[in-house]
Amino acid sequence: MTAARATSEWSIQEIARAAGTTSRTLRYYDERGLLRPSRVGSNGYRYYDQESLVRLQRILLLRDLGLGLDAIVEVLDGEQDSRAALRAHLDWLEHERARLARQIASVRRTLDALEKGEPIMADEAFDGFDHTQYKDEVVQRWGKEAYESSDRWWRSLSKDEQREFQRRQESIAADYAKAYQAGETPASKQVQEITRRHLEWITNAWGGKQPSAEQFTCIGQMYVDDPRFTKNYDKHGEGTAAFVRDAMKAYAEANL
Amino acid sequence: MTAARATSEWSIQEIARAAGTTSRTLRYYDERGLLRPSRVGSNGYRYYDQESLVRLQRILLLRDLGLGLDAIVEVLDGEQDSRAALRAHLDWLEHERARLARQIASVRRTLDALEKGEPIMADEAFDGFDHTQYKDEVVQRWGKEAYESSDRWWRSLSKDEQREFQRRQESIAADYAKAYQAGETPASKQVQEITRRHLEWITNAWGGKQPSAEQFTCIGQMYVDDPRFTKNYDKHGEGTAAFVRDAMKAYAEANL
DNA sequence: GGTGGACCTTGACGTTACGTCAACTCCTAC
DNA sequence: GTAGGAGTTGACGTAACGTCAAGGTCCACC
Repeated sequence: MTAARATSEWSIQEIARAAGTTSRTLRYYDERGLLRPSRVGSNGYRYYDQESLVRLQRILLLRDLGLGLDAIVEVLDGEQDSRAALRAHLDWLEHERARLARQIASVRRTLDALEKGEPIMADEAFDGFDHTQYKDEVVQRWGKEAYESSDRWWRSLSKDEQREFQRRQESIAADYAKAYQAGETPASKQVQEITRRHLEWITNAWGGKQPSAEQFTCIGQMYVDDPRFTKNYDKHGEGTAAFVRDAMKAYAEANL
Repeated sequence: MTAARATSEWSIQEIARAAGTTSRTLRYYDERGLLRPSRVGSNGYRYYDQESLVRLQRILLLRDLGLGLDAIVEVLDGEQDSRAALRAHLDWLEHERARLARQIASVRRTLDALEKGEPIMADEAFDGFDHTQYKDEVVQRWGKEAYESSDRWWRSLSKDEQREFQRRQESIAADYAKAYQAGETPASKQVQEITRRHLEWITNAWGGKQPSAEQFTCIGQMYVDDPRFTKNYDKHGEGTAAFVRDAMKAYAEANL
């Protein structure tokens, strides 16, 4: 009978094992002020009690939920607002899940392409006008001759011209983003002017044939639906792709 | 006319913008040997050409797929095995997705508990015998009196006894894991001996009442179905929970 | 031909949440 | 007394860059 330990306290290893973590982690939490030992012996040994264990388990729970240590401190210490913190975290988790789903789809596509013997091409290459990558979709959506005409036209360009073309696209995307962030509406005059340039650019890319209203709208929708295009616009700020889609729809209804 | 730049090359900033990344990243890739500039001026400036751009875009694609830089090198340089690498990566992604889904469910439960005014408790507290956390499920699955009897029994223990009880569970779980990793089958004599101890332990936890064959099997299934329990076993190695379930099923069929 | 500003270089430190030594002390058992 | 199993602090390493800092280069304009 070790009566001296009647108040039930544990060494660092014991509590670590009990909670399923390591002693190093506990020392780190001590250093960060997340979890202090309930008692420190004259020899420097750390001892933990029941209350420590509970706090530790709550810490590990929150950590497993993906929170950073700073966030855990906030939740545990300012517990009145833990619901808000958790809700924010839930949002983040769902964003992550959506991102993962896109990644999985993308890896699958890449694998399919590889098994068909096609080379790996970057998603953002030439804003989706890399025809080896998008051939299937383009053919399916707009027909074989649309693809081939666009392809012939593209190949006819010099590298410099291709680059110039790409730069124009970049410039248009950046202008859309700027307008979006300035709070303009998709149907505003300034934005519709950008969209006019955009249409001009697509018409060029189609070898001079202007898309119909329906086709133009459809391309806009694709910017939102297809993550490879979405990324191209949303890299300037989330929501840009949707903004572009709306602008294109408005333009098509008014002018095409 | 600057004829010297007819072969179309870009400065570090230009190519960074074109590919949607930063110059720091390009310097880092150079340092890591991932992407060397096509030319380095006498002043030390890095210049990149079309080929660089393509390689960079493939790098960024793979990076967005979540691969580490070392893995990217492997894929790009030993391209014959890229399919295997991607398939392995796909597996990992789907594991991640499953983990995320569990996290989301867990955060939702935590939020629900908070809104009902219950405290946050760690999932792994006492291997699921924390009754404030598991009350709902226990009551629903085995009835109110089973819960209350177990609860009374648990509260009657001293802290030391509770701790001892928890340690026994840890020991059983560790033994299962060891047997599993040694390649033993769930129905083997050694494993069934562990299961006998496990049953003894559960019987204790139930205040002395031995579970029926059906209840015992059901508990085993729960270890797999409920992530809070799964984690408790799988922290010793993935698949341990399923192994335990099989062992319990075998034991129930043979002895209960 | 000077000047200002944008762009380039290398170098070094910061980031997260610990893992992994290294060197040393402490406790317990035989 | 000694072996070995804990405990301690301290320091460095991790992945993939971001972010200064200090200094050289380029280009357009006056």
